[in-house]
Amino acid sequence: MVRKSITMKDIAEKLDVSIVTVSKALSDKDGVSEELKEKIKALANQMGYRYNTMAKSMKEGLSYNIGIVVPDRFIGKQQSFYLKFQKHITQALENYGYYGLLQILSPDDEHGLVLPRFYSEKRVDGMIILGQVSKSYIETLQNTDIPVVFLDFYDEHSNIDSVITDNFYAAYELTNYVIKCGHRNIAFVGNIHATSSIQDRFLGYYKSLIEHQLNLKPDFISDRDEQGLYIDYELPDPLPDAFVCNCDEVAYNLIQKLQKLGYRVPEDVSVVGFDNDIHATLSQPQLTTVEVDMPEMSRIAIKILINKINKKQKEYGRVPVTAKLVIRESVKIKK
Amino acid sequence: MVRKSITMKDIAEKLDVSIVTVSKALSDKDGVSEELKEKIKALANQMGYRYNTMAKSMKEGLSYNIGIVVPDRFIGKQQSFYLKFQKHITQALENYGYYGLLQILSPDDEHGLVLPRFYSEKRVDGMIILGQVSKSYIETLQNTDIPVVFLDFYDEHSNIDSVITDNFYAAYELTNYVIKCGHRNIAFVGNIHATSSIQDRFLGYYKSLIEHQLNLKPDFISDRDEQGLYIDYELPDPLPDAFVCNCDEVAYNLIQKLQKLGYRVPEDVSVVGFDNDIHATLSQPQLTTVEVDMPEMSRIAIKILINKINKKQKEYGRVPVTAKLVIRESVKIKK
DNA sequence: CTGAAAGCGCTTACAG
DNA sequence: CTGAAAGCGCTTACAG
Repeated sequence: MVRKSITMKDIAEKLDVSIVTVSKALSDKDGVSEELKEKIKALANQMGYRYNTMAKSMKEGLSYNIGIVVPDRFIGKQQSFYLKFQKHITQALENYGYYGLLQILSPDDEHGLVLPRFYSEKRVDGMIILGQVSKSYIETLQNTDIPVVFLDFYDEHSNIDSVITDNFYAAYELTNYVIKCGHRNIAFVGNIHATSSIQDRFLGYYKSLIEHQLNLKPDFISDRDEQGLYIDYELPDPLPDAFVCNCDEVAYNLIQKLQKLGYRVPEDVSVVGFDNDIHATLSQPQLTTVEVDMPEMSRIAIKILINKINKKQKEYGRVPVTAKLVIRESVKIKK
Repeated sequence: MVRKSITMKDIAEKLDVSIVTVSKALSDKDGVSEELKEKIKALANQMGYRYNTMAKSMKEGLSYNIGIVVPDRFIGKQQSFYLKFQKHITQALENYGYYGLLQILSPDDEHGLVLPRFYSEKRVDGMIILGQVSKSYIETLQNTDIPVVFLDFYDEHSNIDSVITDNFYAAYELTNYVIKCGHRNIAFVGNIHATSSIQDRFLGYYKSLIEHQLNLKPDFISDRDEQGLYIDYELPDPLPDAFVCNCDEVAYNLIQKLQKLGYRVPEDVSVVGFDNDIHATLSQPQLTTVEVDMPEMSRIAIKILINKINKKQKEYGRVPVTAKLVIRESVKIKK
């Protein structure tokens, strides 16, 4: 029993018309009478005909696939921020009749500048790169003959198209909210030399302070070393009214630390996070935080990529997307 | 500037040989002299030739893609067990030169028995279904003309090939461990009428009790209603030595509850979970639990699917995979 | 409105 | 060892 699926040819023979006519009818093109068109469609349906996309692809030289590259190191044991992104990318792709192929980029391949297999096999029309990759890998990607869009990552020194969260503005809004609640003495937790996201978040926080004429020294509490490894830190004395943390995990840990010392959150001190990940809801109280707009970022990245594939436009540069403030219970509302 | 990529024809012309010869050389087939073969390969490399998989696919009638179907409802806001599974599936696929296409199955499509788009477009040679789908959707899938393997889901009443975690045996081993630590009075937390996983876990726990002649009544503490929604429950009085929970989240919540009542875990009472998800490491103390062996399950499921695609064997039935005991600090070691 | 011809990039027999 | 011919399932001009 060979799996011989039915083709346009089978339909054509049964109806004694040409394959061309069947093709036209099935793809709703002009040049077939309404009557015949209906008859062909009905028969196709009845025979369980399935369109063979590969034939079309070969004709057009388009695979109708895009590649999604995510470095292995970003897929943690527990959290999987980027896998969730991939879900939204997949859904954004639906509207274009495209599919996404996932490739987990190993450290070896990244270091050895090995391009994804789906590229070498001509399986994709373009690529989305999720998260930070090395400078030389960026270059290797840019030198391929298909379009590339970077998602959630931006490199100042490369001329790449990328869709990123507007960390600066989000931290600004978040801090504005904290100030609106009546807090004045507000600290930032995060090492601004670790990543450019943290840096931008710090600057957004600082902008808010400046605008409200809270002339604090623009200082930060370092929660990790420059490799990103968490380190222990001392709480400022006296304690500020509120802490703006660079991510929810740090906020979660800070709250535990504060509670062990006998402080109540938010009654004695307020804390906000960033990301709206699982730590935000597991924490008690639950965190006021900021959420990356994955669906929107995915939609924009895909739109840009498809446009590039279709030669609509060549350069897009850095596209920031606004994140959403999520208000919960970790900030005390004074007065 | 048209994206005109180079083909075997280009190579053939440059070297003044036939396309057939180039094809043979590039795929390391017999019938070309070593010398010519090397020359062709070198030129292909130099010209940046990329093999066009679509042409091969069309010839063979195989897409070298498989479809991964995961119901939308299983992709939670925070946890994404099945997305992580998909990562391992993708990696297992590497060895076969295959790719995975992800389709999030909407409730509407499941209810309306709409098959995934990649099936209608003949883009996949087989499908992996992740997690439970409705009885009638199973049937619809089984009636397609491509092989299907179910992963992490089994239906007693359908004749399906599926790869599942051996919940029964895992819970048995976990309970054995608790008993080995010196505990005698052990309770089970979980509604055995909610899912068949919970039921199997309960039975594994019960088998361990029986074998150790701990003639407790085989009772359970119901943590959720039969729709799976968590409900509040009363702790048994007197408190048992240990609780075997049906999942880490329930264990996490139980520990918080116990600690609020002034009990210390594990000094006063021991608690074990199941899944080794984020709750296991966030909990204090961290949970002794059981971890689903995703890489192994993925490898087996893919192997079965590829075999079915290649007509090696038709039926595999229910394939249980052993889970791994993860020992941490939530069980007190008596004596 | 209908269809014969050519082609997308390869591979598989088969012949020399 | 080398290659001409046919075919995978479709679509795109083009001709009638």
